[in-house]
Amino acid sequence: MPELPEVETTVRLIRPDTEGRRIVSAQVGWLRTLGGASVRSFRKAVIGARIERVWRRAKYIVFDLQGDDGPSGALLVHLRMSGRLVVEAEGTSGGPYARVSLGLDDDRVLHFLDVRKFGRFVYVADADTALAALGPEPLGATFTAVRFHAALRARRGAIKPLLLNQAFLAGLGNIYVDESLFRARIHPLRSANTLSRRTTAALHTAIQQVLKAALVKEGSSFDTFYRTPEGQPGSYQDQFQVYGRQGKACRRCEGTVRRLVVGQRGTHVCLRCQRPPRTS
DNA sequence: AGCTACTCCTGGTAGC
DNA sequence: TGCTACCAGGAGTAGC
Repeated sequence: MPELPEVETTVRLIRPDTEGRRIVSAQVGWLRTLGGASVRSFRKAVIGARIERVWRRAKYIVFDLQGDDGPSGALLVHLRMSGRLVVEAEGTSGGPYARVSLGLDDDRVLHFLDVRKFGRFVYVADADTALAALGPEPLGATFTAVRFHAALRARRGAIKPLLLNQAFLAGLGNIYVDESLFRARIHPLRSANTLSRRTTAALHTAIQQVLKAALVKEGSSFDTFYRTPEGQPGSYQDQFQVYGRQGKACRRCEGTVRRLVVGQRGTHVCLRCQRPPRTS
């Protein structure tokens, strides 16, 4: 499932092929991918625009667009479960899962491939406004252990769903939350406001270490979905401590990794390393 | 307001 | 073997 490391990897690899290119055509294979816009309005907004810059915010890939008369909005791409961006030679269809295809002025095509159709490829007039509700970047300068602790103290719900809340902290998904909580030895059902300053600091460190390590490995690929734009799988799945390892031995103690459901999400823990809270 | 449950989708897989 | 039923899950939304 593309999370921050997978999205960042996608941006880094897609950037050289798309930055500076002009969009010359647009095909839409699945209407809902546009997030409510009509094909007509989408085409009007993007055809003729130049891709000025490609960057990432949370799990969004942002293509800043430049018209002939100055800035003219942005494309926000969210890979969700199974989305991929690839650049191929002109004339390639992208296959049956191509939901949006943009022709570029170098005779290549940017395809948005998405088996499960959860992904979004949306034009917005202003990227900053569209992304304003997102929480801090976990690898950004504003995300400090002190601020993290203050924010957690105001929340009474379980820590795991909170870490998945993109308005609270932007970029984590199910995999890296489970891995981070294991590293910090925190049970996913612990109430956020019960974490001590020390434990919060451990979680802050764990989140950053897990994300940085996954970035080095170009993300995680454990099913048929995530591939880099070059078609390569990531390799961080080899370093998973708990995710998908239910029934297997904990890599730190003599315990066994268990699978729970927390907030409708598959959740992986070692109950010896991550002691359950007394209540619930 | 915060929190939970439900929805969107389809390929893969477990079970019969 | 071939069929059906169920599962995974990010984020938007509805409801309490």
